[in-house]
Amino acid sequence: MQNQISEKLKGTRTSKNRNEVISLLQKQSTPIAVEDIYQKIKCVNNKISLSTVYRIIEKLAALNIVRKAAMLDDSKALYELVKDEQTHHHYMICVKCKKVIPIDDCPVKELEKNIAGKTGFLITGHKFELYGECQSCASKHK
Amino acid sequence: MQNQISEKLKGTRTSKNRNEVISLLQKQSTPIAVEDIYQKIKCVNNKISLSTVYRIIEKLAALNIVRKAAMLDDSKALYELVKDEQTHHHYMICVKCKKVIPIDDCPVKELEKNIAGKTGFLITGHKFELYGECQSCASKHK
DNA sequence: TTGCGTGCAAACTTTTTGCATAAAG
DNA sequence: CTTTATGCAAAAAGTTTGCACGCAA
Repeated sequence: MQNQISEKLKGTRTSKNRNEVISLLQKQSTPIAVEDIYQKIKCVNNKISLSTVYRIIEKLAALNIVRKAAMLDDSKALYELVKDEQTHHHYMICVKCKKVIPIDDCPVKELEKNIAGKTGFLITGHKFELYGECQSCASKHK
Repeated sequence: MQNQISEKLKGTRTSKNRNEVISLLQKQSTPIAVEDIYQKIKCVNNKISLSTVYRIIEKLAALNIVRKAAMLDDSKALYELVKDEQTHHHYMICVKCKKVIPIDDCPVKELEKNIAGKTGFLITGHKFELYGECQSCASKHK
């Protein structure tokens, strides 16, 4: 487990289920739904329950270890690990094939500074997502 | 009703309920939940039903007249009118008082061009939201 | 031993659907 | 007249909660 996470978990009680949730999240490259976390862990440990996963996620969110990631299909909440500023992610979401493509670096920082200066808002986070068609979907109707 | 909207509605069947939903949306400066649309229209027309509002919103979304706006509290979906590129809005959301503050202009366009060039993604839309503390909340703990 | 974590089932909230009727074109 | 929109109630989908028991510290 990453140092950063262990640090945030200091003083909390460990559990097998929680460790499984965290290590699963660390393997994800894009946000994942609670139900999907549940299903994947169930393959290995088939007595875990969905509500337990919800409760674990709720606590990890309170500890700022995971966060909700708002995505195109908002029917289920999607979660991702909170990464440090150098590695946090934004996504391009293809409206045709629903592919989610990470954007390598965060292009928002300068904008933030700019806007913070103008407005006096103390900015602590942001959401930035692009929608459109990925290269392969776009090429199909040319 | 705006020209732009009438244009998109061309060829569809009108209804009192739909008109009420659209004109209510036009009065909103920030995204609104389906339930809230329902409640407000019910004051004027108390036999409208919630499922009707859901169905109207669903159709307006398919016509690209409204869109889901992802916000801080994702338990209910929030909707807003699709504005043309010159007037679409982004928001700063205060995590303390939940105030939603529109950002005057869209600072994302240059970023988009940049990223589209690098990746071949055909960008058709974006979501950009800032979180933090508004001036008055920030000043309280100084 | 004490209190937090867990599984299960039931409750709750938000959204969708089926069906009979009403209204629009 | 034909098709789409509507109201109501019921179902679905996602999430939260109550309770009794188990496990970490």
